[in-house]
Amino acid sequence: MSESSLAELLRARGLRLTAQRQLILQAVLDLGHATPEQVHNAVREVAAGVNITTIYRTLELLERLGLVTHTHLSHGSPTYHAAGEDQHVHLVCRECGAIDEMDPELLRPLADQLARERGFRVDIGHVSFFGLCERCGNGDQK
Amino acid sequence: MSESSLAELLRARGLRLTAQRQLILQAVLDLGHATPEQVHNAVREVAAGVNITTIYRTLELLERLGLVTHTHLSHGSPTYHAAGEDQHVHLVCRECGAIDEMDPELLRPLADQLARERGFRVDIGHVSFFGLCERCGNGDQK
DNA sequence: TTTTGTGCAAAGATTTTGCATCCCC
DNA sequence: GGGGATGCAAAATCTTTGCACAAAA
Repeated sequence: MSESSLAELLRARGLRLTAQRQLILQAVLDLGHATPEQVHNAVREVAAGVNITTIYRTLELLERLGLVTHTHLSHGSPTYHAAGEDQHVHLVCRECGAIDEMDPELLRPLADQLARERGFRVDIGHVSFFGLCERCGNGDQK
Repeated sequence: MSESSLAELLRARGLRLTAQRQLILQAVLDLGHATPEQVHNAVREVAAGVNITTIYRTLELLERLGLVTHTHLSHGSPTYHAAGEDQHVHLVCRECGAIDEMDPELLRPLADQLARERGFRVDIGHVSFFGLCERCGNGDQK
């Protein structure tokens, strides 16, 4: 689905399909969620010459095309992941950094309420919760 | 409450109360939520010589002391805000960058569910939702 | 006086930009 | 062939670190 839709989305805007763009999209799909640097490393295993600049520019493009989205997980760098069906909410452990996921539909009631009462339309595929995972949360009940 | 508790928390650890630390905490309390740079600007209005390095070091210290926490709002810089009573969830508009707030208690049912079913304890005072605010969301219903 | 804290400058890390060249269409 | 895309290098941010001096206790 994604490779062909990339070509179509690009063509529809007069943009070009390049090897780099295909590789970068594929890397994001494969990695699940990854920082620009992780994408770069993955892409370089296949095509050594690809520059980090191209990673940044292409991730931004793919996001504009709606193929990927990014989230900020606690620390510095943003992480990118495929947009679409497999959306998920990240559960990030403050202690150990583990990243779990949950179904965004659990947010639907709240999202609907916010849309109704405040006019704010939450992007429920772009949410992270911080806290303590099961392992790290034991002991210091609070 | 906070000024005196700062002194106590510092003394309890053998650390020192300085003018900079008081000013930086006060700035965070006043600003609501602010990036290190915004804190720096606020502090400099009172004490011109304070260095940005001290802002970073002190914000980290205040966070360890439990007086402030930080959140990552879409773009780059983290924003710091006072920990404790006045917790709030940020509603960040992807378009215009406006930051609104909502009561974290609205998250309570979901947080309880996650704790029960997955053992993940969400820090509900440390949540940001991204999306479109009322003004920016009009027109492109999707 | 002693030890922690701060300012300054420089180093790091990450991300962006300008420009010449490359190559998709 | 033409205009968008890439690589390279340099710039721009943002954050951290080392060290000498200042200041709290």
